[in-house]
Amino acid sequence: MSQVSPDAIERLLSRRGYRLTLPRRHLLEVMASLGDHFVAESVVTATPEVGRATVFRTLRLLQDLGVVCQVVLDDGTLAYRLAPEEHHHHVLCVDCGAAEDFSSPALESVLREVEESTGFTVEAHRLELYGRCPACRASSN
Amino acid sequence: MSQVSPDAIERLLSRRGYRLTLPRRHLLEVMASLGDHFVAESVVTATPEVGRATVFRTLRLLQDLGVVCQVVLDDGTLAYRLAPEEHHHHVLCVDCGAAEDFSSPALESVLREVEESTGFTVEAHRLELYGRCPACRASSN
DNA sequence: GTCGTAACCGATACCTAGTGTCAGTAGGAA
DNA sequence: TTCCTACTGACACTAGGTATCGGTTACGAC
Repeated sequence: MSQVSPDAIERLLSRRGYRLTLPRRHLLEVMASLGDHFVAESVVTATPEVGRATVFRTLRLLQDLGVVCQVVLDDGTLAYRLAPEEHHHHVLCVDCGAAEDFSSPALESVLREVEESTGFTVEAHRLELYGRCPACRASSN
Repeated sequence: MSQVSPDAIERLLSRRGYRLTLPRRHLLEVMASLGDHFVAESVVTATPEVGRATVFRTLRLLQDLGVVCQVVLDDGTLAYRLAPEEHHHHVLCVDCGAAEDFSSPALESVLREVEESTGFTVEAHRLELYGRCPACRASSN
């Protein structure tokens, strides 16, 4: 479940009939270089040659394609992440900002439990975990 | 786990040393009348006699006191909810907007599972479920 | 009852994050 | 090479929230 490479995304774009433009290439490179997760604003400032609207348009396109996903940080701000297509969640380190993906079969039983107790049918969900990564925990001891 | 009454919140405010001002009373009344959950903007427009800044200040105060909690809607917009102090999550109906609180012991085992597989220690989390309430499911059949 | 004061207020300007519009540009199929 | 249209940047705008600041008011003390 590692990060998708810019190359692979470029191939995906053209396979789906989208144009491979210079701004898009720049954005993909920058996103890959910005680390685990990044906020839209840092992409905007990192690519002064690409217009603000294009950054947000491209982010949305990549989300629709499933190669970028939203990450809600612990303070509520929205970030993005190059990520695998399959459904997954994030654990975020509150110290260094490291992110890791996970998927949890056990979550399914939580959903069934809630469906039974509330009578709702659950069709979608959001789950974000916040904590400390092994490295930060080690360095704080 | 039902909604906290404006009266009870007023008592809590003065018990904690906060003043019981007219704007705060108005806001509490309006929030209680706005139903399951409400966005900040609808509180602002419902209380034209209270300043915009005061609405947001009061919302934050009530969050700090634990009587109002944030709700992330399925489209990502932020709403609020008068809610019990203890830790809980929400199931939201995507049709009518109904909300219900729940707490899930089974979620704990998901967290332990993730801690083991990633090496992170999980200290906090967000979980929101989206689906259909019994009433909406019945009426769509 | 009234006084003093700090908590609180509204008005307003500002900020952050994102969207809509539109004329011009360029990717890439033919 | 040409042509079409998907895509672009510039820019104005919106939504949702915050900072500032001079004026007001809740409320404990007297």
